[in-house]
Amino acid sequence: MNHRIAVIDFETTGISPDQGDRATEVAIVLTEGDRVVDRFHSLMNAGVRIPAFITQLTGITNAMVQAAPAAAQVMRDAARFVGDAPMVAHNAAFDRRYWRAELARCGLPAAQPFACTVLLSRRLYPDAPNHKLGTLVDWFDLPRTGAAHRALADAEMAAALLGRIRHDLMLRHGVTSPDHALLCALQACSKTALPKFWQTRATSRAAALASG
DNA sequence: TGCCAGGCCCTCTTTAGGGCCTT
Repeated sequence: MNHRIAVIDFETTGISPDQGDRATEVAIVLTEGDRVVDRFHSLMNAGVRIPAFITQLTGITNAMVQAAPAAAQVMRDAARFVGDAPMVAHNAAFDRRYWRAELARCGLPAAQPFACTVLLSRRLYPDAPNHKLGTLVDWFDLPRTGAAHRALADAEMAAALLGRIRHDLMLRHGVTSPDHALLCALQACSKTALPKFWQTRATSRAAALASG
């Protein structure tokens, strides 16, 4: 049985929700094993202006978000879409902060554990030129599914990178179970980056493998 | 207009500092 994992990416007005920055777009790619089984994507109107350099970076304009659904509605839908699936993001510390901040504005909990493909790739691919998402996608010749710095394209690329990590862990460990390979990958994270949820799953899965 | 953060990792470290990564 494969775990469902929600790979998320936010586009935002800046880098710090504590300083008033808000999300402008969210995309979530739901994976099961090697397959993408569902997608969620929406621009969102948080009622704030987008700095010019952000528009230059992402292509997301004030007019685009003004025509989008209210941020609260989008986040309620996103939370319903994710459910209790564990989440993965490229530089998860960033997306986790926005996930928690935007859901908190709606009065909703954000209990999902997060794992980080930056931390994983730093451990697994020390020879990579750097660990930016676009660099790793090019380095591994993974497909670019759209414009970089748009939420859906970045979430799809992060999901593809996660698939590559899973693949490499399977080869390195000689284990045919995708679950086990993924758990090994997550264990490659530092202890502080490895949520309790995964430690529990890893322990039970390892015990099941050991018992044959 | 220009500025802002946080978590992780590495090392010339641990009583710290700097780089990376995200927008």
